[in-house]
Amino acid sequence: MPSSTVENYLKCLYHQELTTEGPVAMGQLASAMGVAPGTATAMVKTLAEAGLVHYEPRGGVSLNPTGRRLALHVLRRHRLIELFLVQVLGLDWSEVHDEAEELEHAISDKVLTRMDALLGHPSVDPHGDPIPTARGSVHTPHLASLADCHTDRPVRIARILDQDPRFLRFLDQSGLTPGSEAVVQNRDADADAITLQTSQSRQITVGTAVAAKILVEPAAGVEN
Amino acid sequence: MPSSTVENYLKCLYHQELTTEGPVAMGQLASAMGVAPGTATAMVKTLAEAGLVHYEPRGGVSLNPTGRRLALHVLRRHRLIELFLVQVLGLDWSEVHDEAEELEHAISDKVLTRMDALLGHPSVDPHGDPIPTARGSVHTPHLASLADCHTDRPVRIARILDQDPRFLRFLDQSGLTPGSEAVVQNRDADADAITLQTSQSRQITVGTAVAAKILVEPAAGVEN
DNA sequence: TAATATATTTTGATTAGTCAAAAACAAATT
DNA sequence: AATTTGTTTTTGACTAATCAAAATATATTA
Repeated sequence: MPSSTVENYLKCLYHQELTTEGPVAMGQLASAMGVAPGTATAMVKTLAEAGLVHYEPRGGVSLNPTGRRLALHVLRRHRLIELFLVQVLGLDWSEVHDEAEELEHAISDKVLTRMDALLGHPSVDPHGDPIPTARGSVHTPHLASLADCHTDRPVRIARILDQDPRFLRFLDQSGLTPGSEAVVQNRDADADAITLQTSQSRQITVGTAVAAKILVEPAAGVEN
Repeated sequence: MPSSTVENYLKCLYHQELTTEGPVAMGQLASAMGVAPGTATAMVKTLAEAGLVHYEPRGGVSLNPTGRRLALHVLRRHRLIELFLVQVLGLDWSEVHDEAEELEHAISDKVLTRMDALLGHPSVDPHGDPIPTARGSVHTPHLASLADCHTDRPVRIARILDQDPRFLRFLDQSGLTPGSEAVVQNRDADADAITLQTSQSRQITVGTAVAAKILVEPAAGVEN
């Protein structure tokens, strides 16, 4: 069995690869993992030894098929647990990420299977992140963000690309949770500001950096 | 935060103290933990350093109030998780012990509190073991076993003192699960055998060692 | 192209938990 | 009282994961 540490490195590499073309640099991995550079190098060698990544000294590291499969399995556990904590135990979506971070290493496949069934084989977690299948595939539909979607058309919040509890509570307060609708009224590039109208008819203005973390899809019944 | 290892040693010490008068010997602790004697000595020193046990070289080890409180907290987590796995996720009572053994170290107090509420603040786990309260008290009613209870009087299975999946499945097959009723018909000291009648009118004969692991209480509505 | 800056890898240490085997102690037996 | 037996402690070594700081390689800039 891979240690929690190994699982965390693989998960981290998976995330980094999503936003990086080509192999992941050691410095990037180290800072994403919050460890010293030398630690990352040492661990990556171990992962390469274990046949989970491809490592080229000074050329970066990338998951190989085995490593990717394992990373996706960890991600599946993580996201199913998050949804379970919200749906079954009634925790707030802003706090489940950190809980899941621990539980994802402790839960067996048997328990996971039961949770999946109880939740009705869900496809996304409380943040709208897609849940990998048991076989290790994820499909991540391409979604626009509030920073680049059409204006003056109703959209539905589909996914939030940030797990920070503070930020998620802010979205809660603002009525910008996955599933809720909104309309982008105005984009002001100079002010770096995006103004939107929520489904509760509230007007909210956010910066581009925040808007870019809120992914949307066309609201139901609207042709885009 | 105490490591899983520390939690396991404390839990183990708690169990050992229940069946030992005076301090626990190193050899006993070592074999209960499945480690070499020297490992137990080293760990016990660490626990003493951390203010969790009282350790007298060559005189054994005992939990102090702090250590006992922590041990009971771990036990509470363990037993609530077991019940949760059975009641909410539908796992079999024979397999939840091992699952809980992992999860007990990963679950937060917040999640535990939710589970406790969802289960209706239960007082026993699926094996009939009492669940310590959040404040750290357990009350363990004195129960007779099938090896020493009255004969020819209906009793209800209250608690099973063994977590071995194989044994638990055997009990399941025999209709001797907590909550079910039985009557001891005969005890044959020479044959080391105890014969009983289950509530499904099946006749079962078990050895004394097994009978001693099955604790009972007077069946409802019967004066004992 | 030489000098400087930046990233990566090595090296030497540290901590938690473990084992095997040697040493020390205590108890029981002769 | 001396020896044997059994338990406990010590010692030396190992693994996984980490850091700090030195050494090295690669880029960038002048």
